[in-house]
Amino acid sequence: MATRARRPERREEPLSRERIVEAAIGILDAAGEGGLTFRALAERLATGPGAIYWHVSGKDELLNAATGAVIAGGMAAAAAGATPQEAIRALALGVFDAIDAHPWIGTQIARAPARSPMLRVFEHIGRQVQALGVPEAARFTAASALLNYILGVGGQNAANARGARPGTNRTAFLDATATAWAELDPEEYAFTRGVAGRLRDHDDRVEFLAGIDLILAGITGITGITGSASIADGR
Amino acid sequence: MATRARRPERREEPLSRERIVEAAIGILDAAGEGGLTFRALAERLATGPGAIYWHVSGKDELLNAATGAVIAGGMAAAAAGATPQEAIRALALGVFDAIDAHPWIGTQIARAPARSPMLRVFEHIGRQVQALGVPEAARFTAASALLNYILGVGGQNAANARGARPGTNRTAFLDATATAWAELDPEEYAFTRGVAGRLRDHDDRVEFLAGIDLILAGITGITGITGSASIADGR
DNA sequence: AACACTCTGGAATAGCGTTCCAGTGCCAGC
DNA sequence: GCTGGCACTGGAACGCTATTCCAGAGTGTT
Repeated sequence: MATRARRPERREEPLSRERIVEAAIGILDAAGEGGLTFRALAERLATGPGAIYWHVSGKDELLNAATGAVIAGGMAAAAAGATPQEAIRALALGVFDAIDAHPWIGTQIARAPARSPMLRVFEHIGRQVQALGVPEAARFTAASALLNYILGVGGQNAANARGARPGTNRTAFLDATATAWAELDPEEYAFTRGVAGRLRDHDDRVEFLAGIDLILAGITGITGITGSASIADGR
Repeated sequence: MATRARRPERREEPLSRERIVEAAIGILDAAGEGGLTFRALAERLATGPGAIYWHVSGKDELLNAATGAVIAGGMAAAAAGATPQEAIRALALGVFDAIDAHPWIGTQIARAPARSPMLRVFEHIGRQVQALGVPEAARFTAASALLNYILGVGGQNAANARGARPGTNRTAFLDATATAWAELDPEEYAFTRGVAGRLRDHDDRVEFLAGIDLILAGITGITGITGSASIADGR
């Protein structure tokens, strides 16, 4: 029976980088960004801070690993669509939902070391942009625009989720902001006041997808199907 | 001479919320997010932490005020354009440049309390969207898409700026990432590798504007000029 | 002249990320 | 079967942080 499948285990489940990241995600989800301390983490894992540092170099790496794990999960959840447009929508929704379920990611994605997980998203978007028939010169711009929009929405959505009290649900929050917007200065915030009502029966995911469609329309309208590739020549 | 223009001043320049925020921005620009401590701030203002707390409720409010001041400055710098498209471009560039000049804003914009300065940006974008002739039902979506894209680019750009060492200039950084991308796994990162070369002669501002134009094309293409308002009826 | 009131800044507190290190238990070589 | 090495542990300690507290200085009003 060869090499007795390695079962030393001085404890039921030995400490490992994977287990630490998993516990960190759990704490982040439950207590938010500020709740993740090495002390809390040590307590949850029934160990001391020193043991954690043996597996993980520091808090930055930990946050980065947690972000990567969640984003990767969100992308995996998105099943590929039939058309490139549908594939992009599914991919975007996967990332959107992942950020929505773990709002602490919102601030992480604007951090330097967190950019490697984003590269995977960029790659997948880029392939679908290519499949869309976008000429080579415009592909980078198109994929970047989509990714940046997704990250922008994710960040803002996460800020909203963190801003609302843990108890209140989404419709109550939207109602509160709609009311707040409606009470803004009529001169200074004429437009915002005007669209405040639209906030009440507002579905974040639908709105998000509408934005994606807007960008997709811009991409195919300018570069694709019609054949006129005005964006391809500079600016 | 009426009410002797209020010159008590027990020190040359009395402490004030404005002066504190100004000093905070100075520290943030010089030393980054981590460099802003109440100790450093107190030293720069030649006072103690207690005095600062009398004018400002805490670090969160301080960061929020600093963000607001910078964003407001960026918007003011953007002169209005002749057409709505040009006005949107100018406004977007103003915000872009403000974030670019103060990279620490990148993480701030994804924070809950920092959303009030963004409301002003949203308002101005919305007005131009309206001027563009977008039907009412689609205005919210259009303005949101633009704002989210701007914030997404800002966040990612700031992450890049913070990631690069303070000394290195932009072209050196782009060169480094282009090389890194070109060395990625050919199977897994086929698209990213393909566009790596495009990174070398890449102007962030031009690229940013190209994305704005893409979204504008989507907005006017779907809702405006042609008259077909497919986006107006749901999804 | 004395009060009230705004404003100051040094000292103190609790909690953070991180480091240090004495120790634990397993495995390889003898 | 012993023993030395080594991966791994976790409690204690360090320097730093945001924040609070408070004794008091300076100024306008009475």
